[in-house]
Amino acid sequence: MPELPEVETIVRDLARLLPGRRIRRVEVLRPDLIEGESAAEFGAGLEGQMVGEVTRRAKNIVIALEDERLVVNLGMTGRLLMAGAGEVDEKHTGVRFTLDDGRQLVYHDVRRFGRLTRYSDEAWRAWEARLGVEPLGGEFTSQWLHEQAARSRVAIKTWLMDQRHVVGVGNIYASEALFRAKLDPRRAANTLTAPEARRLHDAVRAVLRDAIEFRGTTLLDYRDASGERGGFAERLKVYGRQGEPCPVCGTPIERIVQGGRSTFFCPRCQK
DNA sequence: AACGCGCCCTGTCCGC
DNA sequence: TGCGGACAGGGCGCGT
Repeated sequence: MPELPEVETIVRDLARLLPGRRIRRVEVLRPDLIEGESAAEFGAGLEGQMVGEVTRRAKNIVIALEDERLVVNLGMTGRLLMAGAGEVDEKHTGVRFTLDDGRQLVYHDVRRFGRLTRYSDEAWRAWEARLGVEPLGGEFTSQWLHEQAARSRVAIKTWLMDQRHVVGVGNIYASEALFRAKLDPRRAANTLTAPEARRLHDAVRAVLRDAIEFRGTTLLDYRDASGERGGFAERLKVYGRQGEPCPVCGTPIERIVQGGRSTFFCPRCQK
């Protein structure tokens, strides 16, 4: 569910609420969500620790602790909620953190594709190094995009979603960015010209920034830390809109499958 | 090495 | 009303 804008929205909210708080108690109700250690070790390792900065790397929520990090990946249906914020179906509560002020932070996940992992600083650096560049950061330039895409023959939509290249772009925003850039999602990555790479670069940043401004896209499951839905779904131009007229030219939007995932595009506007 | 595919899991919706 | 199949925002591991 959550791509960069959704994770960024949650992180910004939690960054105002968590730093300085101490974790008093950890209850793991779904041990399969914990990566790399037992639920008991996970809980014991976290209890008593003070929370530092809350940041985002790719689609991960990174919660700094005293000498390590708690990294939360939401998978498809994960939510990280301040308890009391909206009803939560207790059946799918995976982990409950009780803080020293009595408030609770709840990890909730219907499909349980999400993962919670404790990392030492060194382990985190090593893991994080395998991720690609941040699309809203300075390393992501149109020239970089052109050069890197030139090394791959996969479809540009599939290339965009590969987190080893650029992080944070998932199935929704890949379709949306390619529509804004007027590029056919089936084009091989290495066929992009420099002007096309620039259009795609600008489109990726624009769509992510717009989506952050509207607090992300809720199709079904996504909620922010307060349990609220994002506001960007109605502003999607092509995602989920097969058969509807292209907002630019009126041609019906098409749906195809690439790498097992749905892609939506305008067959007339996107070349 | 790069690439495509199946799988992890639960829920919902659609056609028969 | 029930049932099977397709599909859903992610990411990993496998085989080729």
